[in-house]
Formats: sequence, structure tokens, C-alpha cells
Amino acid sequence: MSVYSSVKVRQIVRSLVGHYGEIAWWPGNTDVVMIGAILTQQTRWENVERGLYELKRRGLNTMHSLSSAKKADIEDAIRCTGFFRIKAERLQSLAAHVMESYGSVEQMCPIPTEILRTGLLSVKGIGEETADSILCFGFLRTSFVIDAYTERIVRCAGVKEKRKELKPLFESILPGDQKVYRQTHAHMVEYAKEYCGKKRCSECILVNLNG
DNA sequence: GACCAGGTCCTTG
DNA sequence: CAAGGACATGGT
Repeated sequence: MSVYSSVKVRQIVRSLVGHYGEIAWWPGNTDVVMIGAILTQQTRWENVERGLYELKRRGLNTMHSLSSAKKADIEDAIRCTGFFRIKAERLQSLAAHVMESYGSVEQMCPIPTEILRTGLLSVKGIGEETADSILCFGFLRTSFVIDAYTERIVRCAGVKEKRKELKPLFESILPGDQKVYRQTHAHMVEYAKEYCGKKRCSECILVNLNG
């Protein structure tokens, strides 16, 4: 990866800390984070919260309960999050993976990050972002999440690396503190929602953050 | 009505 | 590999 990109990303991360400070993000237990990570695929978080509430109301807010739930019941609960049929399927696949490979969410805790990650990626419907979100926010691992927003921001700053390269790039720059991983991802999302439209950034990130 | 949302998978060129 | 479509509801 280029020196330019490293410097740029460092700069962005530092600027965002100054801009936002600490923000609370994705509170909740590991099961809920796992569910939320799937529900939020291509979906606004406000709609995800409603889906999470509906699942909880039906007692379907754990991997254990989801693993034996009827698909139609899951679908009814998460209709408001969009793509509800495919997401219901993904939740069932994830729940099955957890129960069959580990027996429970608890038993996943001592497992090394890379092993968990490989397992998660083997579940149909779980890609890199969803897997890393689960690891970072559900299991508090130092696995940085790259999403469309993060990519948009670094592109805007002139970073050319492909999406695949961004995760190692960020991880080579962030300190060991896991909390920083969560904070930084949260910062990226908040900043992008505020300043970076799909088509174009309204203003350059460096203008906003350093100006 | 058009456009977008904290993706992923599958099919094509 | 890159690009395009499918999946679907809800908000602006």
C-alpha cells in the first residue's frame, strides 16, 4: 500500500476523532449485534431497530431461538427491514452455523478471530462487512469494518487502494485498542451520512475536517 | 415518482 | 475480475 494512502487514512482517522469525539454505537448483546448486522444490510438503522424490536417481542432475538424458529415468523418480524425473505434465510443460516459449529454464542468467545471470521464467511449471506461487524461490535475483536461509506470517504481523499486492501490498510494504522476500531467505524458512517452523498461528497473531507 | 439505504450472491462479458 | 441485476420496505 502506498505511503500516500497511509498518511491520508491516518489524517482522516485523527480528524474524525477531533470532530466527533466519542459516540455510543451498537449497544446490545452479542446475539443482537449478530442479528442487527444482517438486518442492516442495505438498510437504514432506524428500520433495523423496529425489526429487532419485533423479533424480541416474539422471543426471536437469540441465535438459539432463531435456530428453531419458523421462517414465516421471522419474516413477519423483519418485514420492515426490506429484503425480508432473504434476510430471514440468512438469520436462520447464521443461527444454524452458531449452534452446529459451536453449540452456543458463549462458546464462540474463546475462539481466535480468524477462525471465527472464516466460519462466518462460510455462511451464505454473510460477506466481509457483516462478518467484521459481528467480530468488531459483537465479539470486540480488532477486525476493522469496511463499508460503502468508508470506501467513499477514502476515495474522496484520493486513496486508490481496492476495497480488499482497505481493511489491512486501516488495521496497520489503528492502535491496538479495540475500542478505537469501533469508534473509527462509527465516525466513518456518521461523517459519510452527513457529508458524503452517493454521487459526490458535498465538500472535500479535508475541507470539512481540517478547515 | 425518483432515489437511496451501515450488502451479498449470481450471472455475464 | 468488473459490471449489472435481484432481493423489498420505508423515508425524503
